[in-house]
Amino acid sequence: MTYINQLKIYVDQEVTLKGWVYNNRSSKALQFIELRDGSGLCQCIVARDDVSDEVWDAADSLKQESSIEITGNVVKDDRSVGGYELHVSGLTVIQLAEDYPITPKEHGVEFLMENRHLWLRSRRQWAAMRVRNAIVFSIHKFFQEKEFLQLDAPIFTGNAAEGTTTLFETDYFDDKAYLTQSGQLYAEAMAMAHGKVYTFGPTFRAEKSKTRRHLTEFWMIEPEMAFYDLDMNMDLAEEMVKDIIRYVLDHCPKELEILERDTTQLKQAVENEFHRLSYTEAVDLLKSNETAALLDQMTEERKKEREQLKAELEELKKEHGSAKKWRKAQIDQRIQEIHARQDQIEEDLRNIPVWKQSASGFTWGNDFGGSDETILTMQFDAPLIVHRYPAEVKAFYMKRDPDNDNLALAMDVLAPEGYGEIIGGSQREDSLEVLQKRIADHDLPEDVFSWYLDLRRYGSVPHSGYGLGLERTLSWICGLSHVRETIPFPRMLGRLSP
RNA sequence: UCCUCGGUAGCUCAGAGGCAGAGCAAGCGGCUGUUAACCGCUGGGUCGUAGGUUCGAAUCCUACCCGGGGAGCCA
Repeated sequence: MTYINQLKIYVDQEVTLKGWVYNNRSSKALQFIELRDGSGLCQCIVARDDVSDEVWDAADSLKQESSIEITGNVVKDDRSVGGYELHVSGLTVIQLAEDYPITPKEHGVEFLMENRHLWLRSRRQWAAMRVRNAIVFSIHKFFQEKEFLQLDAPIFTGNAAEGTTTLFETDYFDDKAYLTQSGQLYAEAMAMAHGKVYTFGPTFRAEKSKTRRHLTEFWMIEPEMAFYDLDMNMDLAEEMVKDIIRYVLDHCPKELEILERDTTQLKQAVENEFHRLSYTEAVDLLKSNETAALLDQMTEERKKEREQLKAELEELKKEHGSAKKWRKAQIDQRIQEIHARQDQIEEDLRNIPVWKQSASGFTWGNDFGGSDETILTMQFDAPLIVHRYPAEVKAFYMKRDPDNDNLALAMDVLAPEGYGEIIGGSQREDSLEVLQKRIADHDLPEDVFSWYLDLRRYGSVPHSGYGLGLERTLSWICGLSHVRETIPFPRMLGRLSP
């Protein structure tokens, strides 16, 4: 048995492939079967004159996604999908598929999500999952080569006390348990045992967020390092993100091509320094005239595009009446694209004034909204690191800036192109007394944190860490418009199956 | 929870008070080294649900259900 991505070493040899019919086209003397086997796509040609009646009839009976075993000669041919094709001599049907719901045409999101278990077989989804795998591997590689230990934090936790986020509650032998929202506190304990550790696991947030950036169940990577201060933390985060991107660019060029990802921004992210702004500098930038001008310019561009689309639409409608059938189909598709883009433009035009007001009227001390992050990152060609946030908006365990007690030694890494926050981290408070006071100030139950406070009682050291959102990172790297396409079976508001 | 857009054939959509439509998919036939192939024919409908306005409702009104996008919150 041979895999499609190995075909290049079998040119002019006979091989047997096992896989599924991705698409097929038939004619009187020739049949074209596009086969997928998980490793790639290969066009198989069945010629009437070359095969027995049994093989011809078997090929003729095939439907989309039928499983088959197929034998033939490997021929290099640039006309074919993967550059190689199979001239078939034998074919066995393993199972003849029923009518496959996902046709090679376009489908809506709802339908595709209902059929996620099948949608995963489609080319773009296949490519995205392969990039996911590459990212996961590159992260392990990065940390393992730096002698971090990968250790897991528990998924059940006994308290919902850490912060403001809503957690999933579950029954734990008549006790309440919550699904973890972060492994960080446990990672700190493990870092005190091993120096440098990282967790890699699922986290759960019961927030009722319905946006392209949110899942209720997502995967987070949380390194935690003893003796690291905030700057070392930011350096590590930048090095890691660059390493991930470099790995994907090196190992997944085909996948990125299938995803039609423009890699310019990714290459820039690897080559350039990540911009670092303090929160205060970021606020100044948000309120600046340059930002206001940028948004005005954006409004003008959208309006101009709206006019252009309107004109194009009228032209198309005129042409439609006398167009030939194939051209009509083309026009219909373009009209749908225009409608979708028009909706987006209208939404942007509604939003930009709100964004502008949010930016220009931003008050020091608030946390950034989604639009503020987008506006900030729009002005740079590499990821942006914002550090030293107002302590008020950040978690109790973050260390205060020794130079300004109102600031927390926190940092966020914001991806460009509107993909938002992919990393959030901080230097942790290492003083027992300060931490006890914070817990009291936040009205948190101290007994729940007694084990955590022990870490400050027995050899407390400066330490830092951060959390990387796997799906958001993947979403950015692949240029996907929604995180639901970055995980095999997304869990989000109103979506628990398949 | 709020704002906003939507729900019409298996799928993607058009129809916006007056006969329920197209493309794809499915079935049959033809044709071609085809690339989401193409051409012809055939079958396919509780217009999200309930109520209302009207001579007449997919179309207008009300409520509800479901979905998309966004706010808040966050990775």
